[in-house]
Amino acid sequence: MAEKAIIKYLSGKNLKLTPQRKLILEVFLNQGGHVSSEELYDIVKARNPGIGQATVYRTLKLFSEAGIAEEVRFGDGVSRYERKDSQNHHDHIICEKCFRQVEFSDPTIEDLQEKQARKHGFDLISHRMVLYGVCSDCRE
Amino acid sequence: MAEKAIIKYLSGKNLKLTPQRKLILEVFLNQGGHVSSEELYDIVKARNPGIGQATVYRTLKLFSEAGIAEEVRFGDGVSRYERKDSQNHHDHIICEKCFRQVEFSDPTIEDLQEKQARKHGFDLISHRMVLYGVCSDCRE
DNA sequence: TAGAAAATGATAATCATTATCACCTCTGAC
DNA sequence: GTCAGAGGTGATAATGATTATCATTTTCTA
Ligand SMILES: [Mn+2]
Ligand SMILES: [Mn+2]
Ligand SMILES: [Zn+2]
Ligand SMILES: [Zn+2]
Repeated sequence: MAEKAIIKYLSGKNLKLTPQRKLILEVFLNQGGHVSSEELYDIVKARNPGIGQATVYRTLKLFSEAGIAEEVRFGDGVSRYERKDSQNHHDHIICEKCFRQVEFSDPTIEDLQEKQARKHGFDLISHRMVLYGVCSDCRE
Repeated sequence: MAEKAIIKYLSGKNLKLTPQRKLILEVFLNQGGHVSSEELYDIVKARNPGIGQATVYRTLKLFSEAGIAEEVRFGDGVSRYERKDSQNHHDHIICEKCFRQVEFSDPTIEDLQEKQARKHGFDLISHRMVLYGVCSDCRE
């Protein structure tokens, strides 16, 4: 469970499990989808009005480092976060008209990325891949 | 040639060929690699000190729309541009330690991207793919 | 060559994110 | 219990790349 992973990560680094982090974690996990820091802040604020926006930024970055969240950038200048499931990685396709987005996973592509990296002497750590197109609805 | 492409693009849209655009084009084409707007601005400024930074931003965007430049984002918050060769698309691998970057092209990946898009009802327009890893030098 | 349309350069504005810093909270010696 | 230190928080200022604004200048065409 993600809460366990966070507790483990925090204790391994002498970091603390605070009420703010607990709350942000709970909201983040129940949220699903791709959430920006500001969106999450609005939700969290409703439960704890005293919370600061900087804390949400900091905590989402912390979740990424702990491996339970992944930053996604669709190119609009805003970072979004989604739950990270190391068993089930996926990438995204976005409609340039309506911004609807679809998740997909393609093990063959992942394999080839790995091979390309090795071929050029790199140990692959991660990748970003976003496809941009026009969805069926927007094509008329 | 790229200059021809620009002239064609401009005249087709009632846009004008100015000395600034000519100069920025020449510098951009002779530059090669991945250039940020600011880097290009510094070079251009040496040849024409009166030029404005906003003009460089505007012109690089124009080149992208005209199809002779392509915006590349490596995730450091800066947009870079490189010459676009529609015959020879490529993607990038970046070292997370030294930021050295390598270009590669993999037609099979491109095919599979196209297929994934179609499979989800999208007409694929473009994609961004950047691999992050550690290069041979930085691995020790 | 005149006039409309577009471009330019200086400058201010934007806006997501980060840095700063005074204060708070916890934990573990003593 | 007291204290000290490490880490955390919230308010706020700062950052920095990019874009918007606008008065002025330039281009192009009829
Ligand atoms: Mn997703
Ligand atoms: Mn390149
Ligand atoms: Zn759509
Ligand atoms: Zn390296």
